[in-house]
Amino acid sequence: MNIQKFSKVTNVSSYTIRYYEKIGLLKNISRNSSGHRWFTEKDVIWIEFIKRLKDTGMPLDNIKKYADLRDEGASTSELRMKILQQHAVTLEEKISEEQFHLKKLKEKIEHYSEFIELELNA
Amino acid sequence: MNIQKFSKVTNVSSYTIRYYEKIGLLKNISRNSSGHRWFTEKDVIWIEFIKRLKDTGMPLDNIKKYADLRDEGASTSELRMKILQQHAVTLEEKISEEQFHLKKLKEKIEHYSEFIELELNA
DNA sequence: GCTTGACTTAGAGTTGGCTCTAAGTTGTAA
DNA sequence: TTACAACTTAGAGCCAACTCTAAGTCAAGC
Repeated sequence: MNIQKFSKVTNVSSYTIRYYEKIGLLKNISRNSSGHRWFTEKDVIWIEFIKRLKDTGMPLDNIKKYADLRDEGASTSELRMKILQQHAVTLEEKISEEQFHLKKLKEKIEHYSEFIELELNA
Repeated sequence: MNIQKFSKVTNVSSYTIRYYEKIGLLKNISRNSSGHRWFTEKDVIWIEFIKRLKDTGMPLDNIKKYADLRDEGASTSELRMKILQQHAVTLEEKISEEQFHLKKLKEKIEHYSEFIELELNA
């Protein structure tokens, strides 16, 4: 598929797609006879994974390190697994921190609603 | 307390503290006789709340809106409560999205470990 | 009374992650 | 055979959120 279709399918702007290729997150993207990028299903799967890492707070330069290892082949799979394991731990910590924040927010909302009750009855 | 102490207590750099005052997140910070900022326990509580909103993904200009309402007094408390309620909903959605991402990450890690097992037995 | 160090300000610089522009090429359709 | 739309590139611009610099003020200790 061309960049426009790939952009629609992945919900990533064509600017961002080219940018990701430029910084080395997308590698070995094939070209058609006109020199235009030609994306495959594998590219879709890969960019969806990039989005998952990004959406869980991994900075692009760390994702780049993972991408570089992936490009080196199967010999790096144990190392890549370790990176993901570490990231999963970080993410679990982040989630439980957010759950704590949520609890505190709800307590504050409760205080507000009690205060507003009091105001109405004053 | 002076800015240095406040920075240590809140774990926010003095640059950031002055920046937050400049953009209107911190208001009515008092000054000592030398014209230096003098922070109180109330300022600590307030900046901790700013951090909570920020750490749960609220942009600073939204936090500013909340700060402006807070400065207007009790008449805006219902509106502020609604902002927090909306933010809590957004946060709940974010958390469940992250939990989904985490599940997918763990599946991928599982695939890696199966692959590595196979390699060892090859 | 002078040095030192922590503060003050306005405004410039940095970082991460895009987002856009300008100039050029290519394939298709009128 | 030229007009057009969609692509290409390098590099500039933008936005959020800081982070730092330069120049100046002030209180305390020597």
